[in-house]
This record gives sequence, structure tokens and C-alpha cells, in this order.
Amino acid sequence: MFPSRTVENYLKAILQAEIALPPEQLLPMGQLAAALGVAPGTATTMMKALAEAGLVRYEPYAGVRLTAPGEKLAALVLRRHRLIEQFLVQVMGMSWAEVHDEAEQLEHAVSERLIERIDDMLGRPQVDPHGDPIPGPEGMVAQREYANLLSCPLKTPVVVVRVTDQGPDFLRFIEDNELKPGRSIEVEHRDAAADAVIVRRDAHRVTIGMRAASKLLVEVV
Amino acid sequence: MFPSRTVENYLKAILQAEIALPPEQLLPMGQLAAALGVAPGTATTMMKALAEAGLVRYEPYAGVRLTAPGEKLAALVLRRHRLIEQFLVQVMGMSWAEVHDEAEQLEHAVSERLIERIDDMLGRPQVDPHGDPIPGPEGMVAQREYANLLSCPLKTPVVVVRVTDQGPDFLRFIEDNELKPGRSIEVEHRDAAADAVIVRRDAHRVTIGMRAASKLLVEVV
DNA sequence: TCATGAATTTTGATGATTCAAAATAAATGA
DNA sequence: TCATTTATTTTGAATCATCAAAATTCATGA
Repeated sequence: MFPSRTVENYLKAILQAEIALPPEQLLPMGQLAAALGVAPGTATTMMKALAEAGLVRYEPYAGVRLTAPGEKLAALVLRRHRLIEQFLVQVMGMSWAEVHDEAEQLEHAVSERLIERIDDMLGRPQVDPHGDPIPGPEGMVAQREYANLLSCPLKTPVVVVRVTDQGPDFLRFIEDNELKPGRSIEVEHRDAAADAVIVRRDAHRVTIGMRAASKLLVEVV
Repeated sequence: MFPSRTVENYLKAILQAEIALPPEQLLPMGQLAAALGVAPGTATTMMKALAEAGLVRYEPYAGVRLTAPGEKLAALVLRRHRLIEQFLVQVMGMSWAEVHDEAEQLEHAVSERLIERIDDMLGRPQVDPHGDPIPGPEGMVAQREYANLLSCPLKTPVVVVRVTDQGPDFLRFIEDNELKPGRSIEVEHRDAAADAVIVRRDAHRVTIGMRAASKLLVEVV
């Protein structure tokens, strides 16, 4: 009965927005509404309801923040989403570019029991196909901070660990250029004027825009 | 956008009820409402809407029947449900007693693409774990008629091919007594007064009630 | 054929989720 | 500070799926 699909989606959207926000800073309603594709007034109404239920702290005209119970629930939705993505790629052999939308639906339909079985079958993975960390059964885990292709050192071997964009087109681009998580690369040069980052992958050279470069998180090896 | 989850459930319920009905005979609203666990008036309202959409033929005070488009849609829901059940048992190693409820949720969440992949992976199975036939991608297939343990010949080897009850308790009973589809048995004796059917399985004897016996469909080998 | 009982439909209402547009509050720049 | 822009909240309304209870229709047996 409780968390309806709709509520689960609101909580998940808030959690994901909060991650990109400094601690304590409230998430404005406009951003939340945009993330969910609903009218601003709709988000306001829902926040009042969620605040009533103790899942968020809502300050009129300022924004929202998940409470501890709200965050736990949201993390469990995210856990289901990411385990399902990993499952669809590993077990069902689907392309990583197409699993996001599928998981978006399935995350609200799978039982606790099935999710645990999936987790087992995958050997309790820590990240999904995009490198996004998978929360444990108890909720969120601490996020490791990674550099991206704009902030990492030049001419130093790094490994792609995460791609922070779920868009199928972007993911296909990354795949076509063999820049998926796990791949070893080096940033050769950055050219702010040209809005370009030149990446070396073995003997090949790939040029990507700075906007795209910021979405590739890497770890210095 | 069309078939909402709710509509899919109505169509599926009608299809399953129609199967147990003589051709042309209308399904009364009371039965439909009971099958879905809704108030009779609710079913009436929904039938008017579905008739409007051309998915059912509705005759006030008489009942409903699926139209060709309605039947096709319903069959596709049933296809998803049964493929998912088979998948959960074969691939995920879940117990056949627990897959029904899971499939009830997932059938509304899986994409066409994922269902085709599941179908592939399973080798295009004809039946689900309960022996229920799986409709093809184009809709319903002709149903084979089977005898049940009340109508099959006595003292003749038969193979269980289908169990027409999804209740976990009943399924566990069937499993515990090793009477799952595929199993070879013989009806030794029927005792109407005792409401009992005595079944021989290899050297063992199992006694089951007539109500239960009617739910075990068999094929004479 | 007619009174009764059972099934079905109608009616009025509710809760969840949403929108568009009006009202209001907050932030901004001169 | 104050007028203006921008963001947020409020308001009024719509849709979907549902219910309980009243009204209606159908079928039955005397």
C-alpha cells in the first residue's frame, strides 16, 4: 500500500538531485518538477504530502530534502533500479544503452525476494553497467569521489569508472568509441577554446566535447 | 499509453473466464467483479468504457465477451505472464508456488523487447511451469483439451500436463506429493461418497479430494 | 401474471495524481 | 528602496479507478 509508484519516483528523483547538491542545501521545487516532467504546482502538492508522511523536510519557497526514512526508501528504489540494469546487461544480454528505460518500469514491480535473488546471481555487485554505485539492502552507501576527464591529470593513465548520463545516444557514443567503464585511457590535451578534450586510448585518439568529458568519471591507476 | 495496468487486468480476467465458458456465452458481471475483487458496479463502469474502446462486446444485464482486438490484447498479457513465470522458475530458480504473484506485477512492466529476449532464452516454450499454454506473439493459440483426474480412464498410465490453480498452498501440496506436470501416474480408484481419488505414483499411493483432482489435467500416454 | 429474490446498473462520493492559470513571495538590478 | 523578473504556491478543475448504497431489471416459482 504505501510507497506508490509515483511516490517512489519522487523520492528517487530527490535522492539523485541531492547527490549533486552540497549537504544541507535544499532542492528547489522547479528542479524537482523538471526532473520528473511535471508542473511545478504538482511537485509542491506532492511535497506537502510527503512531508506529512515524514519522508521529506519541506520548506515553502526554499525546497526539500529527504529525511532519514525518506532517504532509505529512495535508496532502496535506486538499489532495485541499478541491480535490474546490471541484471539486464549481464544475464539478459541487453545493451547498456537500452536498460535504463526498462529498469525504470521494473524497479516498481519486482519483489524484495526477486531482487535478492538477482543480487545473489550477480555476486552482489557494487556498481551497475554505468559504474553507478548500488546501494545495499540497508540503504545508501558512501559515495566515492572521482575525477572526471576535465579534472584528472594530463598524460597520466586513468581508468574509466563511471558514466553519469543515462541517455541512449550518449551511451551508444561511449560504446562506439570504446570508453566504457573499465577501459584504460589518458587525457592528452585539453583545449578550452575549442571546447575539446583529446583522449588517447591505446594507439587511438578520440576527441570529445567538454560537456561530454565532464560525464566520464575516472580513477588514476 | 492505452491499456493501463487496470485495463490489462480486466482483459486478462475476461479471457481466462471465457476459456471456461461455452463459446458465445456471455460472462456475467458478478463473476468478473468477483474474479478481480472489485464491486459489481465498478466492473459495469469499466465494461462500458472498454466497449466504447471496442475491446469488448457488452450487453447490459447479460454480460461481456472480448472482441477480436480485445482478445488479442488479453492474450498478449497472458503471454507475458506465462513467459515470466517460466523464466522465474527456469532461470531464476524460484519455486513454482511463488512465481504467480511476482508475474502478476511484472507482466505490466516488461517491454516487448525484454519479453522476446526471455522467449528466446527459454527456447520458445509452449507451456509455463503449471502447464498452461503460452500464447504466441500474435495472440491466442488453440487450446488442447485434456482429461482431468475425474474424467480420465482408471488404472491407465497418464502424465500430468497441467495444474489449473495458481494458489501457493495448492501448488506446494502438488509439489510435496510429486504430482507436478511431467509426472507419470495412474488413477487407481474413485470414491464419490468419500469425495476421494486414489492415485498411484510408482509404488506410492496418494489420496486427493475430488475438487483437487479436477484441477490436475492429464494426458493418456 | 405477479410477487420475490437475485443480479445488475445508477448515483453520488472519494482519493490519487495531474494540469493551467491566477495569486503571491522572493530575488534582482538600477 | 522599489519596480521588475523569476520562482513558488494556490486555486479550480479534470481523469482514473474505486466504493457503498439506492434504484432498476431480470428470472423464478407459485
